[in-house]
Amino acid sequence: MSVRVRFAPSPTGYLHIGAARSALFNWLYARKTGGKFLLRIEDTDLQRSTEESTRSIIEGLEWLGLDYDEDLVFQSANAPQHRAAANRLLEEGKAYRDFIPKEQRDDKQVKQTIAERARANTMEGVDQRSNPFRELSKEESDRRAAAGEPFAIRLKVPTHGQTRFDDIVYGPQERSYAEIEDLVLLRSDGHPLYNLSVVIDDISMGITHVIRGQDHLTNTHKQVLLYEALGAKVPQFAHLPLILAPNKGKLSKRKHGEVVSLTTYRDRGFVPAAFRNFLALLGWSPPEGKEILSKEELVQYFSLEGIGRANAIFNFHENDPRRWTDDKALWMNAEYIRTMPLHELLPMVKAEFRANKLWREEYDDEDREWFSKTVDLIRQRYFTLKDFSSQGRAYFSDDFDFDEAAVNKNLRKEPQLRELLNGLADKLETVEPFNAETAEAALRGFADQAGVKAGLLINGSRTMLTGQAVGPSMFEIFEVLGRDRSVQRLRSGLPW
RNA sequence: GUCCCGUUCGUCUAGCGGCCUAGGACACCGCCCUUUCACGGCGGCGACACGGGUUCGAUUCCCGUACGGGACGCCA
Repeated sequence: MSVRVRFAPSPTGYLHIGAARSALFNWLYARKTGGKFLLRIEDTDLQRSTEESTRSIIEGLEWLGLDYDEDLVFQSANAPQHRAAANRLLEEGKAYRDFIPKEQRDDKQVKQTIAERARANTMEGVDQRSNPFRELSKEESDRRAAAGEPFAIRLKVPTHGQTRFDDIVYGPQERSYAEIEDLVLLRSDGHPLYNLSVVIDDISMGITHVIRGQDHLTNTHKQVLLYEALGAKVPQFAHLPLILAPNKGKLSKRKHGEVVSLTTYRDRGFVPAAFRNFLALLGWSPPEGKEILSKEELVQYFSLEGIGRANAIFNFHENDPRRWTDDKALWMNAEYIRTMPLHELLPMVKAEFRANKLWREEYDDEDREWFSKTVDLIRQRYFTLKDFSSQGRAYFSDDFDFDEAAVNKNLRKEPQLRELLNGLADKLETVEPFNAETAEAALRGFADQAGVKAGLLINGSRTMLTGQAVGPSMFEIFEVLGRDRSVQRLRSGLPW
């Protein structure tokens, strides 16, 4: 049977990097096995689901290069089938009506309240099978329902036995029924609940492998119970280790902000292939130990067996703009920027320039070669695409800032530099042709004549022409900026 | 509280009983290259949580302890 996997996010916010990694692993597995990668939006929580989230999830997947097969499925559209399944289980006596009125919960601290109640229950030794309606006669149950009394439908979990499944990552898993509550399938307002919906949809979509976060490990037992009650084939499961914050806690929007959102990486200048590569290495490692892997190589080497079991810490430094996200992610992005085929990088730089009003149509036309050469020259030391429009600004616009420290270091400390640079400008005007070699010869010759070290002029020029103390070879800069701009900037005398 | 999962350099990880004086990558430090900063090259720092077994031999297998994580809803 051919592999069918799915990514099933709930559209209640941006695409979390943990979810993005789940999507990636599912996608890789599908592509590796020649199976199908399906996308299902779990929008059954009408209160929290938004169209905007759905859109951002789809955009995020697209950005990562994860294309899905077949039609997008909206879980909410399947509610009738979910209800029908619950009713069928009710008919078959595998589920029962629970007439206990719905508890009102304060949304604020649900998690804590629930954990506390669970603790109290175990301490008092409350039996999971103690629901008084569990053994209510069919006649009585039907009568009360017919009378209009509200009820939820719960799965009647057997008293004795255990669920078991073999997790591809974590191995054999077993859980006693005694530890599983009679989970609610249908709310008293007729709304189907998560575990039911997931199982019904996975069955109807023909899912063969469920690859998802380890936080679902306990849900899986409940779902196995449902597959069995429904008489359906249980799929294979592969649970993924979690991605944790630097403090080893769960990565969350509330606590960690935008650094956990996939869109942040797009918006802050990540190359999709780099981020995808980084994400793939979080919890999985390729057999050969090679770390820079193209999409094709990832597909080629990927295997569920290569997934580790320990949670990974995603390191970021909240208050450090230079290292705002994981060091390795940043390094990988820089690696991609400086080594990827130039023709693939150029459109990304173009988009970045467009967004910053630095783009000129000539770059696509008569200045195409110049643009390409310049990007190639400066990309060597950039970490993100943002650097092209910030640090790289002076290469494309006359309106750029001078770095104060650079001015102090390379210009201010030598009083006669202003005169020297003017002299250098004069000299450069006579150079023919004007390129890196001739500019170098001219500068060195001029330094000799003036009896100063070439380095003085090189560093001074760099700061005059780019506003910075660091950058590519000065002679390359002369060539790329051209004679006119070089000369003009050398003479533009800022106040030092 | 109960159940489940995990624990190799600061971080991501390799390791599936002897190849391990534990390998790689990022970060950090040094040297070389370079009159800038990077890149690159070379080198350095740096880990098997702890205690018991099993074995001729444990990072690898078993048990326990500690620590960390996850789950426990008429949320998903």
